[in-house]
Amino acid sequence: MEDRPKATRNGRAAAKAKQVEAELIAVVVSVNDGEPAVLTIGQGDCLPSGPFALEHRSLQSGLRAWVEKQTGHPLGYIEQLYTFADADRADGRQQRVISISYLALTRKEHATGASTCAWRSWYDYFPWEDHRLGTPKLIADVLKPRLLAWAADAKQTATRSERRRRAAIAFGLDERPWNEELALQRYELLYEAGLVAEATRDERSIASDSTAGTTMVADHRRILATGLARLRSKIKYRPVVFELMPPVFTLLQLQRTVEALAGRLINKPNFRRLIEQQELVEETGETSLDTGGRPAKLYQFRHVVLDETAVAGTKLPLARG
Amino acid sequence: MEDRPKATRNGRAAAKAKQVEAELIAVVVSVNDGEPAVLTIGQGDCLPSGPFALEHRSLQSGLRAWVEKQTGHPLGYIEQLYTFADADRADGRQQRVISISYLALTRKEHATGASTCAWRSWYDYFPWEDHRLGTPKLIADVLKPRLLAWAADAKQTATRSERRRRAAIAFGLDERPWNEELALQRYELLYEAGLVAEATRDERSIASDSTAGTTMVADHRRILATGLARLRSKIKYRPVVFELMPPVFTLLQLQRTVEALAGRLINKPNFRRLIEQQELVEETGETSLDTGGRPAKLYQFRHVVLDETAVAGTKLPLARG
DNA sequence: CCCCTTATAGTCGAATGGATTATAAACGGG
DNA sequence: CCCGTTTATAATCCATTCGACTATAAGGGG
Repeated sequence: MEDRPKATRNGRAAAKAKQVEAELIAVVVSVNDGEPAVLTIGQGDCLPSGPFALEHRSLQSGLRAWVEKQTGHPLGYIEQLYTFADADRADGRQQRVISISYLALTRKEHATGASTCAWRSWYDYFPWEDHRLGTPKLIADVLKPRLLAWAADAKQTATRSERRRRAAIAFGLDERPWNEELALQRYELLYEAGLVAEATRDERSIASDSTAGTTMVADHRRILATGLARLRSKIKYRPVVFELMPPVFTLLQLQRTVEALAGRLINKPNFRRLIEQQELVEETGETSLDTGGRPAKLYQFRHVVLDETAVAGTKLPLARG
Repeated sequence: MEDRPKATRNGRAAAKAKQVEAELIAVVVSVNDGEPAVLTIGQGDCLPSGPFALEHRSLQSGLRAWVEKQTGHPLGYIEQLYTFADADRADGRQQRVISISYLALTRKEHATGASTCAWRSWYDYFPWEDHRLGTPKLIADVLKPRLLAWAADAKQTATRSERRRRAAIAFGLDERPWNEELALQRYELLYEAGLVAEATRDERSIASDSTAGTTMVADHRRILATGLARLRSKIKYRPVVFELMPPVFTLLQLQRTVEALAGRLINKPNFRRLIEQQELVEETGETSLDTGGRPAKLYQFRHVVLDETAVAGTKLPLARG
């Protein structure tokens, strides 16, 4: 290890020996007819990704290049999710791989090209996350008993109650409220408990029959869970939903999209009030007739508000405004 | 570029040619007597950092190792901030450096050792961010006129009004409210406008006399601004302040710490009500006599609430609870 | 004992947010 | 053409929150 700050400051000291590989990986999201989808390649078990190379001007442009090359899909809005490192155990000599993950919001419009890519529903991978039609039976029938068994499996009493409490908070057991933002914690809990195939695969464990949801390669499903959690949290304080909407839409379509992301149903009048008082949209003057009932007004997003970052309201009890 | 998903999926195809260097860099924060401080090395112009190497078990442990080695300070709470890449123009052949930045919250307790490290006030680097004693004169006297001049400098009319609007939102000009969370946008705006020395240094520009705040090497001040913004946002919905507090404290000390971070004064009765109704603290039974007036009750953080992640209240108008 | 300082408790009204009800406008079948 | 069905849109009620302010308590010092 280098000891002197001067030498380590720009890290050129022993650069050659400390090289790593950087991989860019994308969670590309769209919502179609109230169903949230993620862009996958391979057999639907893989997120678009590729190494960060010299020809990329930036991390973002590298990511865009890889996704467009692998799926034919150009990206609009993207934001960084998380960076993590894993010791790569694949080849003989040790090699570090750093994965820089991004969340992208888009619409399923462009032809997916001839590639091996496909839009898959989020809830194929996380069937316990969709509460729009009530709490999935999977939770009470499979996950809850297995989580409790996993908790009971712990050696120490403290660990047992700790595990039970974590499971109860994450999955809303024991009359606790369901919190849709805890998607990542839930996946990690299921991983720890060996209830997703990735865990049993990584550990070469046994219970590969009792796993929930479609598996993905490496830690791609964990990255997907990270994107899901981030998006569910972000729609509450930033107008990012509109990245997923067509240029013109009805308020019910907007509501269905938010519901698809949150995995929960929303109170209709209150949702409309919320949207209107924030002045996020404006009427186009047109109406949509294919609603089945009274025609709905069509709206479009007011792009002006994107700049008014001041929407982030304070939560501190400040003194004299 | 690699074309086939199969080959690019784990990126081993041409790994040797795509190696980069990964650097870990830390924004270590503490608050002492109402003054927020950041741990620096060198001449106070450098954040602790070092390359991510094979002996590090994870990114986090690598960061802890570097900070402890360079400053003698062990870290408690840390969270990832952002990852960015810059083409390194320092040496002849092109080489990519990826910087993975972290935010660490701690207390200034441990001896700083014999190292060249020092605690410096945040507001040395961002003098326009401290609004506890009112809006700093710097803004009206220096920044506002120079920002307006920069806006007027633009060729196109649209760009001019765009720049004026950005400046007004970021700095609360024209009767707009001050938003302490926009610390990063403000720094980036000043950089664009050439009002921080880093910009004129990078561009070899001229106006190096009219710069604001203490400079740091490379993009360290930008990283510091990222940490400041993240922390100012996070204290509003997660009980992270307590990482900066001693085990036992009065409610006014707690308030002063939050005020130091936010750079704004807080309404005292309402702050107390907020803390109490969230049940974040409990009385120790002791009182502090060195308040100057009536003795204050001493409190301690209720560590239980750390697990109750459910504090993240919903903002969506959900249907039938 | 008065006065200064700080701590702590309580109040009042505006605004917010959840739940519910009422009215409007299309369609289709008798 | 009426009428029930469906969905859109508007309005209301009420509990809770939140900002601003006032009042009381308890120490120290002259």
